[in-house]
Amino acid sequence: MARELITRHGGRVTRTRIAVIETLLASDQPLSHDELGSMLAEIDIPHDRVTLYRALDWLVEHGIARRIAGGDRAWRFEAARADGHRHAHFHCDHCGQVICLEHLEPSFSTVLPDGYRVDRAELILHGACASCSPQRSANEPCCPH
Amino acid sequence: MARELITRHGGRVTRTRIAVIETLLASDQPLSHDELGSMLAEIDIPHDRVTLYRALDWLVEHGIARRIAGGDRAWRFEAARADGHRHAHFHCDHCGQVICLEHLEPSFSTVLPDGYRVDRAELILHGACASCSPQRSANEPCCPH
DNA sequence: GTAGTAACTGCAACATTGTAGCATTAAATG
DNA sequence: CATTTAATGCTACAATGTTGCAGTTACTAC
Repeated sequence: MARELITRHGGRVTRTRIAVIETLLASDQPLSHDELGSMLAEIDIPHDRVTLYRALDWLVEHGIARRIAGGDRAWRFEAARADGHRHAHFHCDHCGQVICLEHLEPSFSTVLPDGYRVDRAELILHGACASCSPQRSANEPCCPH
Repeated sequence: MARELITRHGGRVTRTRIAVIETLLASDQPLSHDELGSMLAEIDIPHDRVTLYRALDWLVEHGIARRIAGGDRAWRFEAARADGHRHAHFHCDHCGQVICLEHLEPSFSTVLPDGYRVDRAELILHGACASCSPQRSANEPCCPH
């Protein structure tokens, strides 16, 4: 499965790429570089920080993964769905967790200035997740952090 | 005008804050920290990098300015409109320019999991601006950079 | 299976964006 | 003008990501 995805795009099948793809596919939420790194370490996939960045770059470049800009300034990655389905995301401003909103497809109807071209739309809802919601409204993280 | 905005929120009127507010109000597009810094330097407002960050933080905290996550990982800032109007933004993936789409209000109707609270929605269209559009699709910046 | 080659890795060094701590300056107040 | 404390300007540091390059390894051809 993962091997297939890689060879189909003319890439070499390497330990890191396989593990990254499988981890992304298994996750139900977008993962940051850092989270991915820890998860790879847990399943004993030795890897360098830079290698991981490059593996992710390659996956995004070939449409296997997608890059999402969270509210903080770290990219998050999710496996691209085969059907090209896109969806919006929810970012908890307290703990930084990002979840997918499967049923909310970013749509828009607008007039851009002449000559502009839109490639994709990114819709991010900001707020507080269930574990953070009861607490204060901002600036005071309540989750594990 | 700027002085008023500041005192109304119990802040001290300082060179940097006034200049930042006036620059944001005069700009028709969100500005990054870096762009703001250069603009202040041009009109001979001496300031420290950190001071600028803190001035911007203060403005956002008091609802005078708004923070927007561009596609790259630098914040951009725009003057908050008095009527509370919000709008979507367009981010050029080539040159990084961000423009406001006044007529596109980020709206959504969705069901979030129980306990989640939405504070605001951020809608960012990604693509290529007029000066970059004729060129290649990605990764090859064509603008001044 | 072995050899050759280019893609990938791993390391070190660096770039960008943003924060924290703290001594100093200056805006507001009486 | 004197006092108070918010705001500034350092310096140092943190987080996230990138570049260059030597060494390794996955694939291809034999």
